[in-house]
Amino acid sequence: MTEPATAPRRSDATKAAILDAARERFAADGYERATIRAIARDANIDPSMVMRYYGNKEGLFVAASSIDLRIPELGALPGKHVGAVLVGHFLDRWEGDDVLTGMLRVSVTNEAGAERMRAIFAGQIGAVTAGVCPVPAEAARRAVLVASQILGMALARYVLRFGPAVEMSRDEVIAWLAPTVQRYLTAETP
Amino acid sequence: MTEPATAPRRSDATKAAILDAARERFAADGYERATIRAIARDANIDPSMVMRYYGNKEGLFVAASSIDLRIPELGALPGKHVGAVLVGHFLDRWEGDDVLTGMLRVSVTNEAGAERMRAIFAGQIGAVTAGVCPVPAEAARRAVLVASQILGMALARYVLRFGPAVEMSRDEVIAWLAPTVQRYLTAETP
DNA sequence: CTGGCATGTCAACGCTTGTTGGCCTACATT
DNA sequence: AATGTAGGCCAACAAGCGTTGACATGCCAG
Repeated sequence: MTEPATAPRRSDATKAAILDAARERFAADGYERATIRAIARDANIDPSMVMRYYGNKEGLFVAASSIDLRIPELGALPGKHVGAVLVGHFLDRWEGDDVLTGMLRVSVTNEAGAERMRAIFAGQIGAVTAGVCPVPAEAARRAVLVASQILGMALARYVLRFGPAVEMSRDEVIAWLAPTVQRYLTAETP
Repeated sequence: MTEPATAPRRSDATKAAILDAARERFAADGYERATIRAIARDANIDPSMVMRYYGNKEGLFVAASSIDLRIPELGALPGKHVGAVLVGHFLDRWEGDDVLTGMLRVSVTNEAGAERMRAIFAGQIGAVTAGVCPVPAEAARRAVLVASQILGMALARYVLRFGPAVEMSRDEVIAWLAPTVQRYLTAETP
């Protein structure tokens, strides 16, 4: 039993193609306008295959949007730079693939998407704030403040595409947002 | 001729009812899920009336989302409090009616909505930054930074409904966000 | 070679959507 | 009172949606 896991099936490539197409469509169009037919067309297969492998549209969305924010270890670095590291990390994460943009687009009109968004951001950012926040009881609130600035910039830069937000360089965004995030994380309660 | 304007028509009430229902539905459901039939049902009229008065769905949306942010006069107050005034004003504006929430929901999946959002926020906040920003050439960029924090909090509080964001009081939100906005407006370029 | 199972296509279903045109009603003007 | 017109409803259309089940094809084990 050297291979206890399920053997690689021939359909794995198809499943992956569907997932890729789904991510792209959800990111570009949001939940309602990303139709199963269009996703299937992109993946060069029949719409019924989507149903076979993912049950229904909601199942496909859930499968296409499994996210790990992969927030880096922060114990190692000086507490003063947590803000900059966090902002930089999120910029990388957002530009790496379409999944986060898709999540944001979908979560605005789809309750399941919103729930997922709440769990991901409150949970994974909350883990950070719990470590650096001077008032542990306020960790959840600090996490939401951080999320509001991160998501707001993502909205302006990747979804609404405000001209100046798109044109700013990575370093400029970090220079402006890092102090904000740093303050939300570590400042005394105002 | 004391009434040069068009005389009040009997259908004005109906038109207004349609617009009210449309605003509510767009705010609650976003563009695609806010159906003309549902809006008509809310307004207690036939769907065809919507077409008669507003042409098509997009026309209805345009009519339902004419917005003036009504940013207050700021020349009168000390420059140091501009941030707090601005944040407080936007909270009021957002909680006063559903129009801004609707705009935000729609603009994420609808290009016309996004264009409208860009024009409104870049334009009307830009007018403020042009007055108080130490580097006039950067006014547009400062405006977008302010918008990113304002919209991010609106997203967390009114759309995604993050628990802690909903529970914060008006004063708490202002206390946290005002310094951020103030810095984006008046700080030297980092 | 033969059977069985995974993979994939095809055609259709029931439903909802935006949108249209015809028809009835009630008011306002003459 | 007669009539033109604005306000409103009804029924229907074509298109698109998610979803389903029957049928063809390929692959691999026996």
